[in-house]
Amino acid sequence: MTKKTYSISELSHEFELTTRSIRFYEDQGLLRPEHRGTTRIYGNQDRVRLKLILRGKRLGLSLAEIRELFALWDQTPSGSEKQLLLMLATIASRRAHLEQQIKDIAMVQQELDIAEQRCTEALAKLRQEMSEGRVPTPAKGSATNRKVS
Amino acid sequence: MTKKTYSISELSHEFELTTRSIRFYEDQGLLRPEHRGTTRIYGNQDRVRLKLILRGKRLGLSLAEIRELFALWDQTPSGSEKQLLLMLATIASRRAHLEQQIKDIAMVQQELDIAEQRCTEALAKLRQEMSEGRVPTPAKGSATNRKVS
DNA sequence: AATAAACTTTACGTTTACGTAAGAATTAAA
DNA sequence: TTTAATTCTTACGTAAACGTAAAGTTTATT
Repeated sequence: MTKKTYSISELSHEFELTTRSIRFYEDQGLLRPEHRGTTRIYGNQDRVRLKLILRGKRLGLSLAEIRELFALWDQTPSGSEKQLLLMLATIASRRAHLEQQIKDIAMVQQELDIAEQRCTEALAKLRQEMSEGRVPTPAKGSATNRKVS
Repeated sequence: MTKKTYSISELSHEFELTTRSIRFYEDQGLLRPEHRGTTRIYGNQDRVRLKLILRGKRLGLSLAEIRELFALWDQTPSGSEKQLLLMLATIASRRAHLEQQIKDIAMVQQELDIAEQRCTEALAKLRQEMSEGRVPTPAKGSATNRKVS
């Protein structure tokens, strides 16, 4: 069984963010810890939420967008037909967004591949020249490295 | 052959952002259009850059981070061995970041799957009840939909 | 009992990424 | 040539997401 409750500093250490941020998320309606007396007590529910918040942020979502996702998630599907259809549309839209991100990532990865290759080759060349006792030759004008007229 | 030059408004229409943003990116050193007389002239190079900027933003990168990626990309690998190794490390780090994002996306997609399923089921149930002339039953307390004490 | 450690609220400050005029200059059209 | 459209610079404004004190409680420790 996982731990039942957490203090704010425990969470801040575990997830490496400030207590300020955690309280701010509560301000924004993303967390609802129990307020026992003067201090906050976070349950597993809250911990999971926090994890989801951070995941959302890594994907570039704003806190407002994350809040919407939570609302989406929280709604036990008990609404009207119109509500449910709207929700399905929202989900589809989110999905499209994620798919765009996947494409973007793939492209950036390609670029990194190329950059890494160029870099590795240059390194190899450099080392070979060194071993031959030559003076390293500066590479000449690549397409993106021209003098700014 | 693609068009050779673009005005700022052409680009702003094509990519659906304001001219303000485009000039701002220049301010931040992300674009370097030609300044002919009083107006800016953007080449294909600039267009590609702009596309990369937007891709980076979709992945949640800040303009500063995008600028670093450009610097990374622009450096013809002609540096010292130390420089090159540092660059490879940076590339590796970027790669790790992207892989984390892929994982994040996969998890969110799973959640969307579940949400969509719940939603679709609820919709089906609703319609069946309607066809039977019954009054729709409100769903009872899910784990995330409890009354806030 | 006094001090430290962790927690609280309140509130002003800061960075990023633009928005939004305002006013001047240039170019195109009527 | 007057008008209209596009572009420019300058500059103040703003929303988001916290940072950073300040000053006061509560709990734990010596």
